[in-house]
Amino acid sequence: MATHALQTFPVQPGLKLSDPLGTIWGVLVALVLDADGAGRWQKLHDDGTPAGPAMVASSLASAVASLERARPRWVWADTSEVYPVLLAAGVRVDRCWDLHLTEALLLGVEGRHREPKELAGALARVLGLPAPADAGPPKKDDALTLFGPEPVVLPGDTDPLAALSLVFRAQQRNPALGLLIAAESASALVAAEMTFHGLPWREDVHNRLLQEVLGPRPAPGQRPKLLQALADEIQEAFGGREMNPDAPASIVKAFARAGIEVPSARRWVLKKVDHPAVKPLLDYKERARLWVAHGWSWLDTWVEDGRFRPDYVVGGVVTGRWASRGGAALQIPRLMRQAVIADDGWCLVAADASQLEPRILAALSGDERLIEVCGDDDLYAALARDSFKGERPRAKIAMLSAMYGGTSGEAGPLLAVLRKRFPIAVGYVEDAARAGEQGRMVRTRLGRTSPTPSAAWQELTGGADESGESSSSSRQAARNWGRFTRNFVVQGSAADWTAALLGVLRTKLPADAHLVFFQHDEVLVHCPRADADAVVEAIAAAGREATRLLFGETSVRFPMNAVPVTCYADAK
DNA sequence: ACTCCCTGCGCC
DNA sequence: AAAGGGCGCAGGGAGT
Repeated sequence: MATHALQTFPVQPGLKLSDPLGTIWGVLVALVLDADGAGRWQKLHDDGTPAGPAMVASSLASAVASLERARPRWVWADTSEVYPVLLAAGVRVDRCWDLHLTEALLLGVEGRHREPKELAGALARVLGLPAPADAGPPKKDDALTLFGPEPVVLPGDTDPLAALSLVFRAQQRNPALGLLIAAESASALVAAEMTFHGLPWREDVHNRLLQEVLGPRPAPGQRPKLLQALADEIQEAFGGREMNPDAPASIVKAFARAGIEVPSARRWVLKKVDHPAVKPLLDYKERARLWVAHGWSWLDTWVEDGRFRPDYVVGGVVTGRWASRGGAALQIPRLMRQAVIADDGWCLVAADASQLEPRILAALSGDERLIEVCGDDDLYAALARDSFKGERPRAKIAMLSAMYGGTSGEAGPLLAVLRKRFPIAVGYVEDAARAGEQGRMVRTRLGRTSPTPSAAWQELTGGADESGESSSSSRQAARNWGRFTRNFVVQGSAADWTAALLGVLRTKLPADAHLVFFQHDEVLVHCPRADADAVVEAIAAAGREATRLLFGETSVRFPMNAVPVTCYADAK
């Protein structure tokens, strides 16, 4: 089958350039940071051409604070490099244009995805900035290949400030991405602010939890007491023969010696096994996980002065979700959320968008029947009443299978029911899957574009053999990519929605309220108790605004649960 | 001693 | 019950 890499999956038209995330146009100020904390700035016209002389700011903070009174859009290379410096100096800004994130989005839409590291290096070189240590080797024609289709030609000695202006101009090449770029850039501001403020984290509570689960902190190289006791019990159950519960291969071997063949040592596999070692083994795994991933050394490394400060990586996931670097910030175990406690006199407003992805699918596809189901706060319950004899678990499996491409178990028949009742919604994700299988790109609501499959994939799926049959590995590769694109449109559009939410929310919060955590579809705001009601209202308003920005006057409901709590574990 | 892959599991 | 999407991280173990 021929592939048409540049043929795109249909996108909804009609997105507007100006938006409450801040007018794209208006006052623009390019800013370059110098090594010693000083900086240089220059006003730009709407089209990116310089609107005044380049200025040197010996005190960056006061210069930026002063210029910020006009609410400009700051144009800079990389928010994650520049903004932390400003925040540390006590300066908050309203809006920005992040050249790095923007270029990644533009290249993606043009079918020219680049590895993040490689792009960082290329941009740094073009902008005359120090390249990150792990950037790839320079390419001679970086400037020419980055900013197509009209290449930017920069003389080798171009001043960084002038380079900002030129690159910004080149980045006006796809006006349809305006809202996405604004939302992505605003997300980068949020991410830096979250790291700056930090997530409140009570070391004493964390230590108490560890004591309960593992016993006292062991000497280095030693197992915690309670884990050792379980390890002994497991070995006893296996007849006393040497085995290591931390090594999956050792577990499989131990069961084999006991006459039980298990394909792996995964929890759900072992759960089904009838053997006295299973219970202590599962217990061991659960506790050991906390020790290894969120134990004392995690606490030593990541929590300081009562705050957990991971780095968030905006756009770190191809779908547009954030990633994180350090401290497994997006995988905080539920148990450990007990350590997330508001400061005295403050509270945490915990908010999540309930069942975001199916609602996104309803709005994307415009399936009237699914939109009606979205009228219920519990979408799966409503779906169950509509199509699955009130059986909520089945309704949920059916919906998840549609969005993830699941086929196993009862997913197939359940999906068939869903397809019959909601042909438009299911058709939407199945079109996306077909596009992926054929090597075409798909897009999210705001235009973020899926990568083109690798050359190896193209090769593998590119043709039939002499008998006209495609190989099973070829079909499998195609199906795998189809599952990816199927999910991409939903997960990615949900990420669009949350990016818009974050961008709007940070402008609506009371001055002392800080966004301190964000995880795919939930946010935590740390604020004085007196501000709690205002924060709840701001979150609700931001949710409505995000919905309007993505989908206009849709009737799809996106309920936000927002509740003030003292402790994160008390939310939900 | 170091890197790299695999396994397994935490989160959405 | 089991296996579909996206991640980060740590330990084990193999390879260098």
